[in-house]
Amino acid sequence: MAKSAQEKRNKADATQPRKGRPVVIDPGERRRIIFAALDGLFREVGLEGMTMSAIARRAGMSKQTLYSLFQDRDSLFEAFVDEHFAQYENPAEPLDDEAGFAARLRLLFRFDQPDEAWDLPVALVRLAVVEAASHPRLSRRCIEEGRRNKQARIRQELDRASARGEFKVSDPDEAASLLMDMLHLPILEALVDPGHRPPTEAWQRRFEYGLSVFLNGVR
Amino acid sequence: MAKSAQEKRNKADATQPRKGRPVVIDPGERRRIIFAALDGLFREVGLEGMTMSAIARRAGMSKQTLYSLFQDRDSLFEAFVDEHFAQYENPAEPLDDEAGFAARLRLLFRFDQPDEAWDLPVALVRLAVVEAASHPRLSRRCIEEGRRNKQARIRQELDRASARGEFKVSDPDEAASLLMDMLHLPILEALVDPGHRPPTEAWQRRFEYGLSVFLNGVR
DNA sequence: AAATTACAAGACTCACGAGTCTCATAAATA
DNA sequence: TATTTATGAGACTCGTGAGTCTTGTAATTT
Repeated sequence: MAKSAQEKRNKADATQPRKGRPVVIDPGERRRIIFAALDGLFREVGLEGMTMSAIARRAGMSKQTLYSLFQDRDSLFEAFVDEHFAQYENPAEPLDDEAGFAARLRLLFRFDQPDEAWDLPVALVRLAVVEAASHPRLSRRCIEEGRRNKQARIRQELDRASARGEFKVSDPDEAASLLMDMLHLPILEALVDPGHRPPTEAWQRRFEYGLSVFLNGVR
Repeated sequence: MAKSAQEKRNKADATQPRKGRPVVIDPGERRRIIFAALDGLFREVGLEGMTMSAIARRAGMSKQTLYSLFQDRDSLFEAFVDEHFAQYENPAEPLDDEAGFAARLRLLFRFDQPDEAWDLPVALVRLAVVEAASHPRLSRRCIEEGRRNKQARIRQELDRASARGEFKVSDPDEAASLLMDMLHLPILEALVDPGHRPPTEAWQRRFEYGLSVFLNGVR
């Protein structure tokens, strides 16, 4: 692999002024542009149409520039997935502090979010399944990270309910995991039907039913 | 597309003796051989290594012969999936008639089966997800058929439990669907990790926990 | 102006897999 | 035997997408 001028510069003292045309856009900004393009493509054309050419076009830059920021397709997707889950780390919306367990769980499962909010998570799970053989690391990260995050949030809520005296479960981790699956599974259908946005009426019914069975059964 | 001799013969009166080398193997038998090859490949090399050449080689025939039985790759997979679910239709093992609900459910979820029994179902779900965009019909069939079957079996058990006076649920269909997901979800992990066979200890623990929560909560 | 670097546009190479075609050969009939 | 059909082995075509390379041009420094 021949070193590009950009790569050479990265090794040299970057604070020094250099000859030649400067980098117009800040690399960080370009990363953001690329990720936005990925996001948009994920939603609109799905996994299949996401060629490197399409990504570059969508991001308004040439393939070469794209490849100057990411060594190859894998690095790009890996960085994107990292970015995605990093953003999940911070609690984001702090839920309604007055609400009871059930209400807070409804928020947690994003029934308040617009339908499009589901496109990316679903696409990432599809990515994970499709690339399972060729990129096992990335793949597992998509699944496990997503599940771990969700499960941790649910567990928080279980603990909080317990602290407030709403109810108490004996094994909060196992309970959180179970609850997650009870309420989450229709995702399998979304994986197979791109037009399908999870929070349908059927799913909401299921959510409420599952929640009540859980609350009755777990204490 | 030029018509092969075989195709011509199919149109002619098949009972008449014909000239030329006869078909050595019965077409039905060959189908079975091909499906067996598919099955084996699914387990051993996963979805990715399943090229038409590999399938033909594994089935011990030339590509041409393979293509004489199935118009193209899609037809082949479709036929295979049909075959698979057709075999599911008949109840197969009739479970222990004396056992209670929980015990019968354990059988239903195949805790008695050898680990390899999971390879094909998992592969089919992966197939469904991977081909979702290019073969929506096949894809949905894999998912929905599988779920419908399972759910129907669980519902049967719920009805039976109710008839025997074990317990009674108000909405057996919804309950069956919920139960299926509660006990089934670790499949997502199997989708992403080829070596992972679902009935691990963690899953068994989960199964028992979910079952008890359900039984407590649903009545 | 000359040299140097960043970039867009897109042609190009390369690998891979589906589907087709060729050729040699086996097994039947007339 | 001459003809016809089935089959295996594998070469071949063709499309697709990743990654590279070329060319032209803009933006900077010396």
